[in-house]
Amino acid sequence: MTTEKHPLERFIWELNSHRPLEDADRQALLDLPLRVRSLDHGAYLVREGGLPLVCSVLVDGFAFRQKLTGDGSRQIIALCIPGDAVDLQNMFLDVSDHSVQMLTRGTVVDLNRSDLQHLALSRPALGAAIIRTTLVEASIMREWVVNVGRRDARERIAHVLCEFAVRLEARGLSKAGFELPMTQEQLADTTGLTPVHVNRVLKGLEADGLITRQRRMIQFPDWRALQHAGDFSRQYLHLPEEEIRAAAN
Amino acid sequence: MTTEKHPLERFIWELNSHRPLEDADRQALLDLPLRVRSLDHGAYLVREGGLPLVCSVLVDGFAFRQKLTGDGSRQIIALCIPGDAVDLQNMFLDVSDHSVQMLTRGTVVDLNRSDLQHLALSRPALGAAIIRTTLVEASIMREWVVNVGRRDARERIAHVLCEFAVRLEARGLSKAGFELPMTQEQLADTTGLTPVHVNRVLKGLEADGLITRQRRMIQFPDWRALQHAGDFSRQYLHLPEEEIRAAAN
DNA sequence: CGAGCCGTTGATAGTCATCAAAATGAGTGG
DNA sequence: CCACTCATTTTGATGACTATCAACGGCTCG
Repeated sequence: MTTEKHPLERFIWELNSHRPLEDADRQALLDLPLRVRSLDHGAYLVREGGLPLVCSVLVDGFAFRQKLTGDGSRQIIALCIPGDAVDLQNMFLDVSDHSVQMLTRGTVVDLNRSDLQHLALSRPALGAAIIRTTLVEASIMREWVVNVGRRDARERIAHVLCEFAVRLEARGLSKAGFELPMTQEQLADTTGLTPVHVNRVLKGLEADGLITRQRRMIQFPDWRALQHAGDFSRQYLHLPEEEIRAAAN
Repeated sequence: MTTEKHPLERFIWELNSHRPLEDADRQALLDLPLRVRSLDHGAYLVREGGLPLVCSVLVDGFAFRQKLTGDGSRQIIALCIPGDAVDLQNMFLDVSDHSVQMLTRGTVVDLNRSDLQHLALSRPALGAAIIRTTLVEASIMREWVVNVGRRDARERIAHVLCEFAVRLEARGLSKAGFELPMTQEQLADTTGLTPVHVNRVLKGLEADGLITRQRRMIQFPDWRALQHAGDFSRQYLHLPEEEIRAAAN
């Protein structure tokens, strides 16, 4: 009855949207021992090469997955928004193949890795919901391969903006615009570009009336055109129907 | 007892390497109704936007995952080798977000999607093995994001060659070299380059003694140097220890 | 009010794309 | 068995997109 303000609320809501859960499933999750942590910008949630013992769920704030190349450059591989579980990707593997770091200040809930593993394998609905969640994440990564592999700078950036906007909206976290929680350098690392070029492309998008900016607040005066500029289609996000309706512009 | 030549043998062996299966798990898989198909080069195994009803396992030959952009260019997102299940990525989602196409002639086994789903959710060891398999695929996609996002042409191509070689070797499918089952145009689509540039880079690698080529047969006279040139480390492949030993050069 | 990060701008260079066309090899049919 | 066709590989010339280098301006914060 008090699930309204439970820190896992958004995460459970998300799981439920992928696969309807029974009350018993929900309760099993809510009964798990958990720890709430406040984290600063830059804090590591997962370290590449590490053996994850907890599975963190993002409650507030944003995070990103990243890998480094041999010569030290960085590629951001995914963005995590409130309600995302940050460790599903590593939960069943023994050693983490990438790092996860906070993009902003925020709070996370740590669950026991083995607890969650056990629930996923013993409760079919929960297992299915978790699998679907990880598969959607994988789908997003596929789209990112396309994004950095086959789109030019303008398309890449527009695409990332569209994706972020739609995902936020599907979770009820934004309306027509949002505060982009990253620096242009980080945006460069998600698009495989340099910060300088990101800056120029953003200015171009602004000059063409596809976005407006004031500090890091971004708005989309012409959402259709931006989607087109980013070759964006929400299909790969596998959003449930209701959310598509609700989020539709 | 006759599992020696069962078409699923390699797939089951692969699952088992991710998570030890009991005989009952193995038998449950072997008891599934299945259909064996021979496919030509170019045949579709999955179509983007389609609703997959079967889950195909590659027995012989090679396949690839791809997506198209709005302007018609193609990005190859993953390579499938014998023993890979081609539809695990879509098995729990309702609509496929990418296509899978045969790279060479080959044969596949079709399993019933719902049969496999049911097994995955009802047999914990099997479920865990399948989850781990999909997570390793996701890990490879993350590395590909890095590859096309942050490495130059030479590194990208060397990296793809290394990955392919190691994966083949881990399945006992190659020794020191192998027949690259794709055209330079397809290699371009996996690395986000143009065929012309791929050709030049391959010649460069050959001139530097990192590879030798005769038709599509590729060999690695200096494996260490090639790994270095491709910024390659097998860690992200999550190969089991035994296989690392067996495959170690 | 200084320090530092971030964003912005300009000039130049390089990697890779594009366009075009020839060479090579495989498969086909006469 | 050879001519023919088509896909693929190879080569050359040119140009575009993006990186790199450098420096300055604006905010935020201690």
